Amino acid sequence: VTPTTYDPRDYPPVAVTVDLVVLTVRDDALQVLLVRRGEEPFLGRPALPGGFIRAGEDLPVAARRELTEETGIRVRAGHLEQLATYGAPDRDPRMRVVSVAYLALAPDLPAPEPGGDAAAAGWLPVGRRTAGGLAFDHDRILGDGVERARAKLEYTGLAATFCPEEFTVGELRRVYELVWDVTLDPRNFHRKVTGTEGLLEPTGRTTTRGGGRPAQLYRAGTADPATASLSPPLLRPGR
Amino acid sequence: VTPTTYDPRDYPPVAVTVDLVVLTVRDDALQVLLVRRGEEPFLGRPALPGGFIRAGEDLPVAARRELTEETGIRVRAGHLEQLATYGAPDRDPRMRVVSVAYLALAPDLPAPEPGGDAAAAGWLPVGRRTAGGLAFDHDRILGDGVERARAKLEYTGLAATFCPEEFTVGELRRVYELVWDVTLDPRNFHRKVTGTEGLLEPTGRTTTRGGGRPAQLYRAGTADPATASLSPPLLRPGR
DNA sequence: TGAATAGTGTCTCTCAGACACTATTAG
DNA sequence: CTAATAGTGTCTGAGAGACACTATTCA
Repeated sequence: VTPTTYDPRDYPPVAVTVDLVVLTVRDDALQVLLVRRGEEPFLGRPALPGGFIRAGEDLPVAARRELTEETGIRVRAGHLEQLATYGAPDRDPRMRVVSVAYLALAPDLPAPEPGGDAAAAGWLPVGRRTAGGLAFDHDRILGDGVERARAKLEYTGLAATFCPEEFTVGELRRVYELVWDVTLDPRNFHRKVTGTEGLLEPTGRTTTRGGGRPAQLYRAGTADPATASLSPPLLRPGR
Repeated sequence: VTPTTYDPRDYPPVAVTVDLVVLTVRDDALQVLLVRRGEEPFLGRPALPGGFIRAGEDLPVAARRELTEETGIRVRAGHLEQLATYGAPDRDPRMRVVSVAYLALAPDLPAPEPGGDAAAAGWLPVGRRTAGGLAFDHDRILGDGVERARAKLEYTGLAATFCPEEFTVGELRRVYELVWDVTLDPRNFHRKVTGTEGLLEPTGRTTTRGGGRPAQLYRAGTADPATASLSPPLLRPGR
């Protein structure tokens, strides 16, 4: 046993943070949850929610805690997965900070409640990003998160995590169209998703919200939406 | 500016390491590069190569350095990508260690030269893992790395990074068969890979290594093998 | 010569994309 | 009625899987 090998003073001081890319579909647009920084550096600039991990705290636990502290939001029904880790030596101007980014997908949620280090919190459509950009390297993290979400819709049932508990095929299609920024043929989409085993579970009920002929209501299927459940995948047009 | 916010003493001591899952195809098997630990904890146990990052050192740079220090191997022609980050509070018995894992794919390389913290280094077929298992949570990291590699062969040209600079279609097919542990129809495989634009670049030369009729030699295509280049993907049978 | 691998052609079945058509609601 | 959305059927073309067949080498 050579404890000195592990003496933290032998190694350069490093802080570990978690940052979150929280995506939802709101007001017919893909939106991301941002906070306004209440501290230096980048005081007043928009940023992804996040913060330092605590002693003995696992990474996904820290991610959920920071999200709730800074925005009041909990990803109960949603989906949380690790995105990537960003550790460029100069990404934070004060000290070495390695940030583990998480991606969360959630249905439309109540308005966020700013708290902690956040001066404000709110949703911003992903397509309409502010000119100044986000603090730190959060523009890149957000871009990676959006691309991951787009890719995952192709071969998983994760699109349903953007929908309320019960939803119609048309609502699910709208999610795909907004996230991918395409238009999909309603008939072919209907045939594909209703024909995929384990993806959707009919409730027997119908709804006429959205107008027109009553639509069947579905729940997300039993298959784990995080792992592959669309095989062959539902491909984005024009790629 | 509030520098005290960033005083490292305000935050629990955390060390950041990089660990590597280095995969190659050797002796007709998918093999992983392992070291034998020369220090506590897990003294004498096999482990993935890796170690602490240095001040001012970017994460992929640290990964390459640790690989070279512990095994003498450089992933020149190969491929290096971030895999995931492992930060469970008790994953290292001495202190909080957050490890950023990298996945490297490389053609058959010279025998490793142990160095640094490694008492020994060598290749082990992935299918024939030791009963005791690897140090720390490296079994799980290795499993995640192998699964990532398997998935990436489906929709990228990364299989070619396991091959020498010039290779035949049969050699490329053998890579798929070994990584996926399946058998593929040689004729259909040939049609698929030679018919995919930008995947393979003919050299004009032929070879008779492997016996039989001379085979065309190819180089990896111009398309970035890390991003999608097989569309539609080459699917693993029976999934 | 036979065994081995390389490479081409052909058939069938599945499925994505395009789109005609019917069904059921609101206004 | 019209407008809107839901849902079904039908055709076509691309491509995967199965496999017959030819080509070219080594032993």
